[in-house]
Amino acid sequence: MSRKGWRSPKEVRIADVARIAGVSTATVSRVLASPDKVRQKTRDLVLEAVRQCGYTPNSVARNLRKRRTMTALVVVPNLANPVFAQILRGIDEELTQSGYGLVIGSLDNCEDREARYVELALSRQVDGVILMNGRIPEGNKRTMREAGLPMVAMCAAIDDDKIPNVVVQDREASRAAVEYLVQLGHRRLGYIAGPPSNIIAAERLAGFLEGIAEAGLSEKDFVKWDGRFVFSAGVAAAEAFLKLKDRPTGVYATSDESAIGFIKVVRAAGVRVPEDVSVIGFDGIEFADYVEPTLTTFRQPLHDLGRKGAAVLLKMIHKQMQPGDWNIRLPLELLERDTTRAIPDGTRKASRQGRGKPHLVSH
Amino acid sequence: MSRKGWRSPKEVRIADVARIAGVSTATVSRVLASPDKVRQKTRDLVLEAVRQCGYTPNSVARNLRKRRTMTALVVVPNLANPVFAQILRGIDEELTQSGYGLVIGSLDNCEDREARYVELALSRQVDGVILMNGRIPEGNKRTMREAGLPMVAMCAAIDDDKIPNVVVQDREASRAAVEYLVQLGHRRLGYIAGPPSNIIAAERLAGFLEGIAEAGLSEKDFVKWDGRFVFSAGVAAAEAFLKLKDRPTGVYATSDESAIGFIKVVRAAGVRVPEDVSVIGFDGIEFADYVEPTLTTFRQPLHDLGRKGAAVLLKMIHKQMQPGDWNIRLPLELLERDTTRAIPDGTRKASRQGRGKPHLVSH
DNA sequence: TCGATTTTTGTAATCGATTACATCTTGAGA
DNA sequence: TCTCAAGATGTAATCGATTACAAAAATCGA
Repeated sequence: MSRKGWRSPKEVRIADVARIAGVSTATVSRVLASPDKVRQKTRDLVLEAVRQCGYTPNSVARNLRKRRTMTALVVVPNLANPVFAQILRGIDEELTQSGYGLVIGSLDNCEDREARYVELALSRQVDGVILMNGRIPEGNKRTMREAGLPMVAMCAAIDDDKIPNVVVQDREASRAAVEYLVQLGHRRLGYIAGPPSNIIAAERLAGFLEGIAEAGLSEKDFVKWDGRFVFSAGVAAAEAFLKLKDRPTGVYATSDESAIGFIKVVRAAGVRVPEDVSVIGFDGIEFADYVEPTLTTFRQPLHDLGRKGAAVLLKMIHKQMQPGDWNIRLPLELLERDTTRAIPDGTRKASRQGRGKPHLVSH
Repeated sequence: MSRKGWRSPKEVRIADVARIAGVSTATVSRVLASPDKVRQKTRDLVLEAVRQCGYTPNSVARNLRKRRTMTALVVVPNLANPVFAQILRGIDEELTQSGYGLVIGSLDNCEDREARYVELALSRQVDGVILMNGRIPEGNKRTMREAGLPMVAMCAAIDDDKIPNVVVQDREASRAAVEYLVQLGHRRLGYIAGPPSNIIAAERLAGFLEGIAEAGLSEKDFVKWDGRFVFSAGVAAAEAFLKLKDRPTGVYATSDESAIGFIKVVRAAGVRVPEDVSVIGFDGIEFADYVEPTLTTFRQPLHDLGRKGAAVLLKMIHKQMQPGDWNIRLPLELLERDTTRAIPDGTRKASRQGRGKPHLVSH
């Protein structure tokens, strides 16, 4: 019961256990790491000693010796964004399953905080890094790569064949969003963009423009509003929308949040959704199903994305990369809900009416 | 340019730098840690060598030697919950400012994952722990406390005077919520509870019951629905609500998510909010302001809560705790928005009408 | 019972930094 | 120029585990 004469419990070392059990530190270490290499009797002796003084190995020392930390760093732009939160859950799950830990580095939209995380990685505190922010300065990226640090990019296709990519098919889904609206009979579209500097936003814009071209539409047939993937961007877009005389009948918002902001404001101004304007979002966050009317959107396979990303990182760490691992692009799923509908007298090509089964976007 | 003959860049050690600069490792270490103790000329020599071979100190080794990691662990029940996301931002900010890092341990609602995080802490990989989950098994808590690990509880008042508490005034705000509804003339109330096993939920329930008693109401005057702080709990409550013949006119949901779920379902059934039923939430998440109608709620000072919690942990780590630090309870702010209103012919005590200025709940 | 083999255990080097202490320089003042 | 304090640098111990290798003990067959 009493522990007099001992170090404070927080400072029990392997040597203390060894002394109590009457064996060497090597044996204690073995009991804990590979019990089958130690005779039963000795093992029991050691385990009893461990129990008695409440020993937990110091993993800082272990990490130093083993030259690895069993931990990965994930750099995200923003913790408050539910999209990242979901991806993180997937990552966490995959890593945990393999005995790895996770350090989350949130930039909180301050790009300069990145330096700290780069240092964390470079100083060997983690075994690998997953990048989810669109804009890692080239310098940092190169430094880390040269340091031989396993890395995975989950922001957007990075044109660097040393860094594997795990992303969703932003471009394809964007194109499909246009196609979907056009099929419903919409000929005049609105586009709520992401931040111009963001790689993902650029991908989605490219897809949108491809869709426009494929539908035989031109620049005159759509309005584009800049945004930042957030609620307020949708609000701003809606305000611009309301001022137009020739309003779009179909709006594609590149994030659910901005779609929700848009809908809220136009409805407050008496514009009905979907009767007067159809809106389709992007992300598939939970709240998209909570709002009224429920939001039609492309669902990102966030959880899966996270798991795949982490899986690739682990392969990278264990040097088991295979050809197919370098460029993974997951499909999105169209969730047809209540903010979109066909123009009654429109000249629709397809006859998909009302609620259909969600369909998968293929490459 | 060429690096032949060197270790791979990832393995540059302080000894390499020392050799190149022609000094001892001690000097290199000093240049990096306390430059003013080294002569200018030597310093330049060393810095040049550092630059030349791209040296970054191995912080695992440093942590071992210094017996501290400059990192704190935060255990949260769930990353996807925006409430925790906001608190985490506050924590992160405060820690970063003091040069500390942050490891987030998400339980993802699996309590058994906790063991892993306890081990992380016990194995000296972090200097302190912030607990945000309501149900840390006693055993684990005691183990960590006995290990002398600095800890802060941010879930609810833990009746352990060795662990400081940083929480919001759940009970008081709950009481105030009842008071508010009663003042608006509501005499028949609904209560959407949190999970019975959760400490915070228990606090809120206690506050609610206090409020009921203070208003001179009794058990017959309210209906209580169990929930889990989530959207679906609100949905379930609404379904129960709709079946009642004598429906409450004022509903207090102990989380915004459940309030939103409730509103969505009752409106779909033709019940108007706030005309037929007033709803007040709890949390003050962003989405509460995005839904239609905007949700009246008690806003938790999440960011501040996080900062304060981290600040207390840092004091604990640095052994600078002061009497007032052991029990911090932050007030909430009532955000009067569009889901609540006075019963027109009700017998209200106060005459607060429509939108007032948000008012602070004091102890 | 003896030696060979296998199994178990111990010794000591190692991971890569920091830092107390010792030693060597430098420069000011006599 | 010499002395001595202050300043700069080096030496080596240290943090706490793991593990290669050596040594000891157990096991087995003859």
